[in-house]
This record gives sequence, structure tokens and C-alpha cells, in this order.
Amino acid sequence: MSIFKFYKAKFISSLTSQGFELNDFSEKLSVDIPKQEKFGDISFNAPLVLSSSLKKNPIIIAQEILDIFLKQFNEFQSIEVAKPGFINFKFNNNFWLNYLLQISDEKNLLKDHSKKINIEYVSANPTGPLHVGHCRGAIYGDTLANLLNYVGNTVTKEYYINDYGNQIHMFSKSVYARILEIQKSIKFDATSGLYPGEYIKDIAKSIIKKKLIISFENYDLIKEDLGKFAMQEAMVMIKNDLLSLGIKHDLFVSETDLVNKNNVNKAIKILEDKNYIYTGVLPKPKGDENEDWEPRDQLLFKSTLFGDDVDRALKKSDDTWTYFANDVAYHLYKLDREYDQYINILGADHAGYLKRLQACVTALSDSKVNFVCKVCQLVKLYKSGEPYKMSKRAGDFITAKELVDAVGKDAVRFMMIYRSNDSQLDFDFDLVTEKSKENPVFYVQYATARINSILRKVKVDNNQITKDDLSLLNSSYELEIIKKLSVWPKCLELSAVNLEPHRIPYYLYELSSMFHSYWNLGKENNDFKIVDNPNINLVKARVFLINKILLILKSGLSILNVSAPETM
RNA sequence: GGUCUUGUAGUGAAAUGGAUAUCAUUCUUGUCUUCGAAACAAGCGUUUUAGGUUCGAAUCCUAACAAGACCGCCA
Repeated sequence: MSIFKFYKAKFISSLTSQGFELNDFSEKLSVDIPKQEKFGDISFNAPLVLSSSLKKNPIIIAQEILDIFLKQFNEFQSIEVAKPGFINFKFNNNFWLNYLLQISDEKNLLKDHSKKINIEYVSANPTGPLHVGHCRGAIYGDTLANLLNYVGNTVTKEYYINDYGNQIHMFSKSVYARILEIQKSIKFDATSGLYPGEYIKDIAKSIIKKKLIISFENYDLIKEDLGKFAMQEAMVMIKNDLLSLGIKHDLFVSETDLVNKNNVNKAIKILEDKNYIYTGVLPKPKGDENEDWEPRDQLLFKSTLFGDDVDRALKKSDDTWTYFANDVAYHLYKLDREYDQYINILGADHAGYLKRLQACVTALSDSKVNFVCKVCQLVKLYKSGEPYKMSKRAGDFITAKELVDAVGKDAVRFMMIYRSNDSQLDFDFDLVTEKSKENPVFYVQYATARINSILRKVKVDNNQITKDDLSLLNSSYELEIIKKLSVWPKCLELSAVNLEPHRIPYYLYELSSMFHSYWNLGKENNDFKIVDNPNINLVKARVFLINKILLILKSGLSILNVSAPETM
């Protein structure tokens, strides 16, 4: 547990026992690290929060609280009242040494609030390999899944396969055209609107080679099988691409399956029974240049009841279900499996779809479900400051695999998460392959390698170490590192609760930076040397400290699924 | 026209509503020369603008401006 949470609870119970009414304020009360060192190690804002309801000057309240705390706590070196109405605490060194002694990786930090979570991410169409645009959402979703699992939840990683509808026909036709090209030298018509990508050829070759279909004479006879096999091939590609990023889903849900099992009718029936469906005419979208648009009666879902901008069509003019109708069925299927929380990772290009998804889930569940959509903004690739195009294939996109091949899994994963998902991200090829401080991936990994190197050189047994042994760690640098380590649980908790994993690489970078600085002290002053130091007891204590640093770095990197190398 | 996201040092970014807004980098200057690839110190900021909520706003609300993404019965 983080010391901040721990002391918040302690302070609240202490004050409650002294007659303070804090029930309404538990959200606003906070125990935090002050930005400035002179304000101590932790600060408490109760006087500011309470002043209006108690109708008292916060400073006066602070004095009262201070008197109570001075009697009750002995782990503080000082407790002070500060300007607007904070109470600032400074721990004694003993406290920090005890803290250092018991530092753990904080796995299962939030086990007490353990949830069953479903997280859907990637869900790329099964018509070709993963491209670079999918990477960010894929890594964001996967890191989030790791993180939520790490802190003690049960997480299901889900992939929804859109293996239904027109695009699949187009895909199937495209593969067929490539098969004809291979077998009968019928030239591929690039103007036909079929998918031009090279990978279509690979899929065609594979289908021929595996003899999945005997005769390709009559397309109409084989189109269903061909489409099925082609999608299977594409899914193999996608799964391989995901694997190269270190991603493995638990569950793949097929749209076709849902349609065939009558889930769409079932879902629409539910909405109908709740009176959320009607037949009506949608207005022409504004800003649309298309003159073919004609008003038409159609089956609509009242998504505007739930905050959407317009009601959404469920049936097309040929009386088949829309993609959205199938999605309603998919979400019903999700809800039926009863998770405590649903997380859905979308790319920026699907942000406009978010409201209707939220609407359908709200409608199906009567607002009873915790369903969160997170959108990842675009990634722009750069090389030497120039927008970068990697693929030579005409009309083709940059694939995830090409990106991983160029810079490695670790760099891709680290950098894709090194920014808030709401902000656009510039990904620079030169930077991530650079071996310098500017490259955060290198900098953090180098810290783990350096620590491992030290551990190889200094063989000490730290199992029996005591607080007294650690008391040799009395420099301000060492104390600062211990304090930084104490922030780790808070970082984990904030990341998990707010679904913001970007805090983790930032934290790891800062911790690495502190370690590197600490190491470099030994260059100017022999007393600070860790390895070549005549004081064996000091070496032992320092090795204990850097072991804890390594523990946290490794834990953090494991959540990111980035390697923590022992040598580089 | 609408919706969503973003707007913080020259550049790129952080910051559960907390106190004098951090970190990296560019440049100048000084110290040091490697227990593993350098480190340390110093200089530079109207958090886009205007209102509002609050004891307190980069953060929340409203409006404007700017950038990006999206917007039909495609998926």
C-alpha cells in the first residue's frame, strides 16, 4: 500500500476519533507529496477542506489538528502548519529505512478491489496484416491489460473479428484475382477497386499451396470457402504480428458467428421491448457534398436518448442488418458474460462511433454497467525530423512487422505508451535506436544492465540485513531515492484507476535518472563508489538499495512488456 | 455545419483541483575525466485568449481562436 493512502486513512481515523465529521469530505481530503522539499515528505489538506463547513480560519483548524497529531504520531521528525492551511510532515530517517527494508514490487496492490475486467483492443479487420496505425491502440490496450492484471484484477483480453459483410466479399474477390493471376496469368486490374496490397498475393499463394480449394474455375461456387480460408490466413498474419509485439489475446469473437447464432435478432428484440426502436427518416448529414442522398424510412435506434447526436440505422435498404446492428449484438454478448468493467480501445478514426456504442450498452444494460471507451490519437512516424515512409510497396501501408523489425519490440512498446493516449504521438526512428540519455528506452534498460553489472561484481548476501545495517545510507541522495521508490505504489494506482499507463514509463525514466546520477557521484567522490569501496558494510547497504531499484524497474518494465536486460 | 481530441520554455512533453508548474533537449558558461557508454551547477516561462466555479485552476464549466481526427445504409 502506498504511504499516502496509508496515512490518509490513519489521519482520518485519528481525526474522527477526536470528533471531526469527515464523512462528506473523504473525496476531497488528500495526503500528497508537496512539490517543494521544504514542505516536507507528505502534506495533508484537511484544514482547507474543512474551513468552510466549520466556519473557521484554516490556519486555526490546522493548529488544532497539529496538536492532536503531535500526541498521536511518533514517526515524524516534524509536523508543521503552512500558509494557506496545509499540514506538512517530515518523516524521521528511521521511517525511511524501515520502508526501504520492506519494499516489494506491489503486485496485487488493488487486490481488495479486484474486478473482473473485459478489455477489447486491436479488433483489426481480418483482411490483411496489422499496420502501424493499429500499433498504438494494440500496445495501449495490452499494457493496460497487463497493468490491471498486475494490480490484482482478472482480465480478459478480447478481439472482435469483423468477418462479415461487404469488405469480406471484396477481400475474397481480391484474393481470387491474385489466384487467377498466378495460375492463369490474368493480369490484376489495379483500377477494379480490389485490394492492391502485396500481402493478398501471399494469401493467394498460401491457399494454392495448402490445396484448400481444388478448383478455382467457378468463383460463385467457391467464394464462401475462399473468403473463409482467406480470412483464416489473414488472422494468422495478424496473430503473428501481434505476437511480434508481445500481444496475445485470450478470446476471439467472430461477427459471423454472432450473426449465424441469431444474436442480432435477439439484441434488437431487447431494444424493441424497451421501446428504443422506431421507423423514421434521418436528416441529411450537414457538410455532405453527395447529391445521391435521399431521405428514406428505416429502422432506427433511439441513441439520442443516451447522448448520441442522431439516431442510428439498424437496417440497410436491402433489409440486411447494418454493421452497427451486429455491434449491438456483440455488446449484448459481452454483457451476458457479466464483467465488472468493460474497456474498449478505439483508434482516433473510430472516435465518432463512441457515442452510439455507449448508447447501445447503456440501453441494453439499463445504465447498470461500467463501460469505458478509450481513444488513441494518431501516430506520426518521423526519421531525422522528416515524415517517414518505410514501405516500398506501391499503394501499401507500413506494417506493424516492419516497424518492429526496424526498431525492435521494446522500443515500439515503450514509446507507444510514453505519451497520454489522448495526445498525438510523434514516433522518431532515429531517437529510439540511439544509445543515449535522450532515448528513454535505452536509458531505463541501461539502468537495469548497469545494476546487474554491479551485482555481478559485488557478491553479498543481503538476506540477513537489518535496519541498523541500512543506517549507513545517510546521504541525501540515498534518501531521495528511497522516497522516489515510495511513490511507486501511488504511480501504479493512479495508472490503473485512471487507465493511464503512460505514467509508468515516466516514473521508470525518473527513477533510472536518479540511479544514474547516484552512480555518477562515485566519479567525483570515491566515498560514493558502490563497487570499489573499502567499507564492506556500506557496500552491502548500497547493494540492498540498488536491488530495490532493480526490483521496481523490472516490475515496471514487465507491465510494459519491455525487457530488462542484464547486459547490453 | 456537427462531434471528439489537443493547445504548457525555442523544441518535445509531465503534472488524482494544491503551495514558487516539472522533465528532457538546443545555446552560453564553469567543474570533472569514466566502479559500464558521462555527470553536476547556472541562465531563459503572461500554461492560446476572455469570462465563470473554488479557500485554491494548466487541470472543472462557458465562449472564442488554432491544430488534428471523424461524420450516410462502408466496416
